[in-house]
Amino acid sequence: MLALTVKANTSLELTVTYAGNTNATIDDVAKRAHVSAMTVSRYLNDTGPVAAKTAQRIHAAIVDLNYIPHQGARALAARKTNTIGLILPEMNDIFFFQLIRGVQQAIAGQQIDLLLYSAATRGKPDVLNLPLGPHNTDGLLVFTDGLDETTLRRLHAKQFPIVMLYRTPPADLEIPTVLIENRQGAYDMVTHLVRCGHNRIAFLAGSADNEDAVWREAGYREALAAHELALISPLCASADFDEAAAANVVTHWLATGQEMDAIFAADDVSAHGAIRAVQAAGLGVPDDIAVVGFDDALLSQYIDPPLTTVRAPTEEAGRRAAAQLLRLIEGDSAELLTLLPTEIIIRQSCGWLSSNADTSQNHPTTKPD
Amino acid sequence: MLALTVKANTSLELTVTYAGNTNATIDDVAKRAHVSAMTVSRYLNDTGPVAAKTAQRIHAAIVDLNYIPHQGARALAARKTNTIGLILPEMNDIFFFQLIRGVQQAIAGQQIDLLLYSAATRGKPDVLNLPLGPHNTDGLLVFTDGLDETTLRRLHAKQFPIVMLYRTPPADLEIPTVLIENRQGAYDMVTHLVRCGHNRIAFLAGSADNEDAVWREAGYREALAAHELALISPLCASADFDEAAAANVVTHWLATGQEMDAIFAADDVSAHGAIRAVQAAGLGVPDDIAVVGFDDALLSQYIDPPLTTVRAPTEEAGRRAAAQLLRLIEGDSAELLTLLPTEIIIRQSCGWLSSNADTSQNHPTTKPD
DNA sequence: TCATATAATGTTAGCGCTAACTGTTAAGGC
DNA sequence: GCCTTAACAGTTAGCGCTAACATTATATGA
Repeated sequence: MLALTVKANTSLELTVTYAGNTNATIDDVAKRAHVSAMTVSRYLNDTGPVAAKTAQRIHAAIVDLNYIPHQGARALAARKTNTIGLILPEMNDIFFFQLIRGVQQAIAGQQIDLLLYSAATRGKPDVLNLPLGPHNTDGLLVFTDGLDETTLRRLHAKQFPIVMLYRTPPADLEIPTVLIENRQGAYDMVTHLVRCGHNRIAFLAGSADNEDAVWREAGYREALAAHELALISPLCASADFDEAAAANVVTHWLATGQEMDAIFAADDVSAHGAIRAVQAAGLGVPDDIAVVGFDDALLSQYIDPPLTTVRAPTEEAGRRAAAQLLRLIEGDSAELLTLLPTEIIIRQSCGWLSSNADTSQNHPTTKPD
Repeated sequence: MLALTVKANTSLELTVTYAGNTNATIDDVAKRAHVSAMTVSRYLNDTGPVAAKTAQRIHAAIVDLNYIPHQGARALAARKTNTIGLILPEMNDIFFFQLIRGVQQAIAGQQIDLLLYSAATRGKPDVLNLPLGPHNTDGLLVFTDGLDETTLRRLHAKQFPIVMLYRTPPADLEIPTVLIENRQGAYDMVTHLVRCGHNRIAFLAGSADNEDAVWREAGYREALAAHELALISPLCASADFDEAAAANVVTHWLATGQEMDAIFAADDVSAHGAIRAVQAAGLGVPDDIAVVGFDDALLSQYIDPPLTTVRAPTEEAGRRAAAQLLRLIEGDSAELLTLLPTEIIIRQSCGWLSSNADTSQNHPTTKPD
């Protein structure tokens, strides 16, 4: 079991090797407890009555033998893996932790494992390269575009339990989905900017193929209309959720003499770019131009000035999605759509305090309307 | 498959329910390709010769049937799960992503799944409540204190492959371990502070029961000795890796007239607290007192002033640990100790630029020494 | 041409567990 | 006492796959 290897050209190196290992089976436990394997199974899964005395003997045998049921065998016999899968397109932000933590909360104490797959490091899954599916999970949580539509359709056709997160499923597929209020959040943010006294509000949109981006722009447009503000076409440009692109757009606006008193960026990253561009032009945020974002990224409270933004309940999204999936797996009904509210986080980049503190009006601090 | 439910007291709600699903088995594939199941198995696992024509037919059958091998059955028959487990004590920092990403890189393209368990949300695992182990994985990556010593010993006694991360195993257990150069990193940082011109260097230690903390303090003490600086006892206090505690200690130092020109915090969080305390006392960082940390946390480059700190190669740690584990699983030998070098990240809080830029000396920018 | 190697496939058994069924025993009602 | 009912335990079969061995086709060399 322990092998010492001396390499001639280096100093002494310690290495280990293991031989194959063996584990106690349910039959071992059964023999030691003087019952049949089936009774042990009943004891373990609570699928039938077991006399107190028998249960004690079984328990003792399990402890003595360090017995842990083999999941593969269980999955095979019971046709259930007790595992759910989470497919993420990537993993590079605190955001995903909140999501994962939510999922773990939902499965806590239920003897369910979480298999994690992130497309970023292993390539996009497709029909014949499916890392997670009916073969190793009871159901799947699919975040945004972690899974292509073909695979999604195929799994759905097999009636495999799936819950989607932050992505609307194809219109003809009845897949339960958890979404956040992108449209309403954007609408609320514009309303807040208006209340701050801004009325020439520019918009840095995200990529057109991004679902979040589309809804956020829709909310922006609706809010402008609702507040009877004209949409100034040149002031609504795409920044692709990119910091440099956002900075470029804003710099161009300023150079061409576009007038604006606020910039609403469709995400915090482009808001960051916008702030830098405004400051680089010698203007102040929020005094000359207010800048707000969307997402409440980890860094947004630390940048200068601290960013006013829209926050989504990520952890709860994970929790709710997992809960729906568990219902689906149990054969219960799940809600087709769970829409979670967003919340405006007011910091300093919107100019709320500087322009309104002196009016002494009684405004809520975090969620005005 | 789709059930519409109308709840009397609310509006129309859409819900879905799924019935059980069925999947193609290896026998279905075998029949369709007019071969035996064994040949399909050979084709899939490359465990024996299969004629080109036969392979084609099998491939076609697999595609036609959307066949994916059942992992449970595989695990049962082959006595191998093709899954590794990662046990984390918690998941609340970008740090863990780097780790996970490293692990995923190591298993990429090898048909190995990653089972994730975080103790924080599901309670510490113990002997009879083992979420990950021989029953569902081929081996385990244990980060710091994700697993208690008893369980560790039990698994090790079964010769179950384990690799530990950031934690030294009990002295009598030959468990391969991946550690970072805490001691050397701290030593290097003190050396850097000395080069910056500081010689009264305070230390904010971590908790005594934390392995990282112990080594970092050891490195600090060694470096002081090496540079013939006296250890000023009152200036070496525990801040427990806590921001508020660190701020308190520093405030107390300043209030009691302790003289120092630099503070070395054993992690970035307490460094942050130290900076705030120094600034709150009306002093400047680094001009009056330099402050440096350890870890290179995500936020450290954004705080004011940007923090000089020690960075560990987290992603590589994950990669190396997983690689060692795979070797162990294959029955190959694994290195008992992998020690990864740390790197000093010089930003502004150490006073390097302000005190040395004018000397025009040719210093490396990130890694002195 | 036939032995002999090797490529290609098939057969059998069993991995460890649980579903579905079949007993067996004890308790309670009349 | 007998029958019913439930509590409790055992038996049988098979989940889907692969290890180990057995067998057959094909190629190679003397």
